Amino acid sequence: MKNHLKTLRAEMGLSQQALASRADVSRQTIIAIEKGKYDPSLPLAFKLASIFGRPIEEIFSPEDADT
Amino acid sequence: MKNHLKTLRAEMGLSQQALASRADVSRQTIIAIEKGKYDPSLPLAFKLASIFGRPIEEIFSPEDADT
DNA sequence: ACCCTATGTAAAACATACTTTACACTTCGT
DNA sequence: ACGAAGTGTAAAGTATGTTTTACATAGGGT
Repeated sequence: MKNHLKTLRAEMGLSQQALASRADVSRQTIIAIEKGKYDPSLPLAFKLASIFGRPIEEIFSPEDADT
Repeated sequence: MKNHLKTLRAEMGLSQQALASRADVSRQTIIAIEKGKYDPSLPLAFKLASIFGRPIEEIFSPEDADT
């Protein structure tokens, strides 16, 4: 699963901590997702989508996985 | 998190087992999601979206949660 | 009555997502 | 030179998602 988190975050001028706070998760979670360590849960994906004002599909893409 | 899984599945005339097979998960997983026991992972949400030919946002909605 | 399909429930085990803490490194401002 | 802000890594612990197995019930077909 790929994502544009880092780019979008940069575009909005948010620090990892700032984004984490807005999304109600820890900074570690943001780092892990940006680094591709794991995928966010669906609820978190929705939150991030709403923060960036874009559909989930524009932020994340299956890519790697089988679908 | 609400979802229209059961409805969409019915519309396509798929059994829980058939949908599970297509999505590469167990029938239990489909049941649990339909019954709202828990939310799917993001990768699974993408698979289901692709099976039903609709964006994730049309199948799932945050509703309950805080976002 | 019997079998088969579909749906539901439950519990144990395992995998993934998330938190908290603590530490390292870089860059920028003073 | 110092401190602060931003980013990165790591490990232990908790929470959530998923699998497997096993069993219960209802409806349809023969």
